[in-house]
Amino acid sequence: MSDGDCRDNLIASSLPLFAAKGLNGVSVRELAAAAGVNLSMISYYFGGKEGLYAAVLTDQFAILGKLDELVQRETDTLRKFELYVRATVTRYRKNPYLLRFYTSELTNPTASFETIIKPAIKNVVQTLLDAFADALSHEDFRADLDPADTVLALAGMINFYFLLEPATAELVDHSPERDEELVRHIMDIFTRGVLK
Amino acid sequence: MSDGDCRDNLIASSLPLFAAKGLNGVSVRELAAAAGVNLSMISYYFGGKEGLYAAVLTDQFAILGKLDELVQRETDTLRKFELYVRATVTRYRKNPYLLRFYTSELTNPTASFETIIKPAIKNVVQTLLDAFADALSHEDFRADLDPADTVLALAGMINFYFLLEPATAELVDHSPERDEELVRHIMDIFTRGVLK
DNA sequence: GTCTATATTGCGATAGAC
DNA sequence: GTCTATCGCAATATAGAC
Repeated sequence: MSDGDCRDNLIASSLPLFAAKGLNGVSVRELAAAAGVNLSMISYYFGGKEGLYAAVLTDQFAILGKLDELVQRETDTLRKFELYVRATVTRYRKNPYLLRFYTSELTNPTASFETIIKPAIKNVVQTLLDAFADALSHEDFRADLDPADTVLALAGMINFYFLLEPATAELVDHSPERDEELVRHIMDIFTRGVLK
Repeated sequence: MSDGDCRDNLIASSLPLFAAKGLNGVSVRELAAAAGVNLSMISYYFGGKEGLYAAVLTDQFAILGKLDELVQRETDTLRKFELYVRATVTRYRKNPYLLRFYTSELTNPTASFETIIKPAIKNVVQTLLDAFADALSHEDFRADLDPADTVLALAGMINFYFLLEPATAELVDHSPERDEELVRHIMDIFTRGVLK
């Protein structure tokens, strides 16, 4: 195995294992075997299992395009929110393990929560709050809405859809072919509501 | 310690530990110490750590009132959805560990996922789908909405609000005093949307 | 940089006394 | 029903050869 392959192999093949079982659910032996690498390499390159986990997490978040820049560049206020929803769907499709790390860290936080996950989430929420303030100043939205409740509601609609998939796959069609329709429905409810 | 106390103590004091760290994040020694009980009692009463975990989970879900009956008994279609949102808030306030088990199992499923969590989630989603069909037949809702997208959107708004709390506590006021306002805002967006 | 071999610790579980 | 003591194993990590 040539130089550096070891490190990259470990990160790549640890990703699905950490995502599926969590930090404490996998052993270094399992991780090394999946990478086809000697288990001592984990300590050598990452200083231990937690170091590898942090590297996998850092890697996941580095891949992500800057959602906030994308949203901020858009001028039409309502389209900012649509852009957020659409970009979130694209992210989760391109990166099927990302949401698992988010929710796993939210529920059973490790040391990486404060350093990686929490700042990332706060950043997105703040971007949405800014977009909301923007929308209010342009008088696009009703003035009686609470900013936080509103943006968390939108974020919840799209994120929860993906989170529930393992439980509702037999009840609801979660296939990527329906993504465009999903985005349309969510934006429709967000803007106009469900009533006639 | 009198008869039966051991068992109850273990379930009660394991609840926050399992919720915070997950099944693999706690040891039997830690669980026994928290309950003030000998560690051999875990095997004696529950057949092992996983048995105790399953008992804690079963206990959590047994406490819950029947959400589906509550919703089905309501006649006004829109109020069914409001009842769901309100009952969900009440649940999570009364039972601060419940959502953690839901999301932990969705993200890093154990053996309990298929037996306990998945049926519980499917049951709630099905109840909401029935309520949606009801609303359509009464011509309360617009006919161009997708049932699944719509009910998952509503469920996402309220559930995600609680899920994000550990990350957004400094950005958003999550105090119970605002619960009533939160429910009002969510139902407002769900029914009328955000536009003027 | 990668291996083998091993040190060390902590784990879950239980046998057996009371 | 509860305890002590311990078994057997798997965990992470590393020393040292190559």
